[in-house]
Amino acid sequence: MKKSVLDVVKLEAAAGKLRAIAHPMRIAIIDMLNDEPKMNVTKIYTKLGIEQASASHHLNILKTKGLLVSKRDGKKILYSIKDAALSEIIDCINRCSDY
Amino acid sequence: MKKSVLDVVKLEAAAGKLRAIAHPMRIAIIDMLNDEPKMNVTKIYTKLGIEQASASHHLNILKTKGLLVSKRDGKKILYSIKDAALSEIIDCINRCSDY
DNA sequence: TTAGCATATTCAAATATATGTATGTATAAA
DNA sequence: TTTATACATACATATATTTGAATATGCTAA
Repeated sequence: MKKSVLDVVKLEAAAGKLRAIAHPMRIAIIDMLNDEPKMNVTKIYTKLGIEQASASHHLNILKTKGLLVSKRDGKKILYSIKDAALSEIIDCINRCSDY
Repeated sequence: MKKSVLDVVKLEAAAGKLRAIAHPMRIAIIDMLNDEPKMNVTKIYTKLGIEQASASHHLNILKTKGLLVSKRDGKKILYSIKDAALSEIIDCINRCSDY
């Protein structure tokens, strides 16, 4: 059974995830959540120095693509990384730049 | 020496690379080059069923971001993956989707 | 209830990216 | 040289993404 060169569905899925990560602010968010596993929106946009709406938007993208999860805690919403491997991907990319 | 949360230069570099990969056609190109390490432009755009100019554009993006290298061979230009780890990133992303 | 905080959503403008057509450039062969 | 082939580049258009401002929603406490 020959493996097709082009599996469009998988390609789209992979591209979608990569595109979700491929933004300085979103990498920064992942980076921060890697250091501090649970953060609310206010803390995130404050630390990054961006608008609340902008942070919310980026968080939504990351969540929609399955890279983050959120959980309400009273008035706040805590975001965290869904899969630890994600930060490894960032590391991996960075390591690749050393070649 | 406290490690800063935000290293803008590194973030941009990482995002740039991810963005370069984050496109179905470019993932397809990497995928193909993973199977067949040296391919010329004609072979690539023919297999993908896209315009020559479009392929050239995507190849240039991948090359500019340091993900591919090219080498002239007579009239043809052979492209290949610069760093084998790249295909691992794709695999990694795909594996993450299983969670 | 109402007030106020935390977050999400909507919208419009700015910016970036993708695609096709046309054209330019390099190489090889005749 | 010319001619054909292989690839790159320029440009215009279409499409997608990002951003901030304004507004809406959900929650808690009083």
